[in-house]
Amino acid sequence: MKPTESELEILQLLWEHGPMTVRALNDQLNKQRRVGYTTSLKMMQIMTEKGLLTRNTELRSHVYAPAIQPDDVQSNILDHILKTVFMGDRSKIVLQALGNQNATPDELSELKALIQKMEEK
Amino acid sequence: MKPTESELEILQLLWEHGPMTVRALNDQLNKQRRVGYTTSLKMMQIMTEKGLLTRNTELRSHVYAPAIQPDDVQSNILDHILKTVFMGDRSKIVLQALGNQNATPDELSELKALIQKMEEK
DNA sequence: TTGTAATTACGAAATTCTTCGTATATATTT
DNA sequence: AAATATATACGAAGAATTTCGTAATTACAA
Repeated sequence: MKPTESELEILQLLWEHGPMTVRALNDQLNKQRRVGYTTSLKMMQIMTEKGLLTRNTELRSHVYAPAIQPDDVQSNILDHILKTVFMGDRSKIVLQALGNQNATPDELSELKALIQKMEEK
Repeated sequence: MKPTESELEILQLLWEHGPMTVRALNDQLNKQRRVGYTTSLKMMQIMTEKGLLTRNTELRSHVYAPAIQPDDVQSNILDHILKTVFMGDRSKIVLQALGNQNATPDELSELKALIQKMEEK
């Protein structure tokens, strides 16, 4: 279950805006870059075959919805990046993600709480 | 400057073991999966053209070295998945990275140190 | 009802990435 | 010196991904 780059674009739009027709999704996509209608259609058909999307075919314009949740994809991809880019150094990811400056006090206490919970195990 | 999956494999080995000949790198690579010698050679030549590697051609067996640092690639890739997978939610990455699997005690103390440093600002 | 617009299905071209075979050159061994 | 081993260069096949054109179908409008 490893979405390609383009598949991620589509998943993200569906996660953000909810289930959509090909037409609606293609319109959204074209706010970012130029994509032909049948291109979007084909992608979504392939993704449905792969089990990344489901579709409702009751109406003439099929309505597509994500078949997987953001959390699952996020978790898988982060695991993969951890191995292939960060050499397994988990805290390096955290450091990079926070980037030293733009963490709010709230985020920091949230983090401390999380760490404490993990230490208890 | 966006290394492909295979290019990352090679970069990682060079980061970990330092500059190497094609032969040496191919040996390392084959500890992970079966790859032909000329495949590794071609990859490294392409990567050199792209500016991902440099090579010393003084000896008959050219010695290849990474032309980019782990931090740069890590930063770029994390930025990219921040946008494409995490919808710009930086703290979500942190939570995923930590909450996912069990961090080691060492990682936890490293993190606590990091948080403390950030609180001081 | 006839024509126009919108939709799906499908094949295949185009692109990018990966893998390898073969030719050629250079070293090493016998 | 001849045979053998090892290296690079290079083209191109193979695979995966992305893009789109065309045909067939269904709705909608004149």
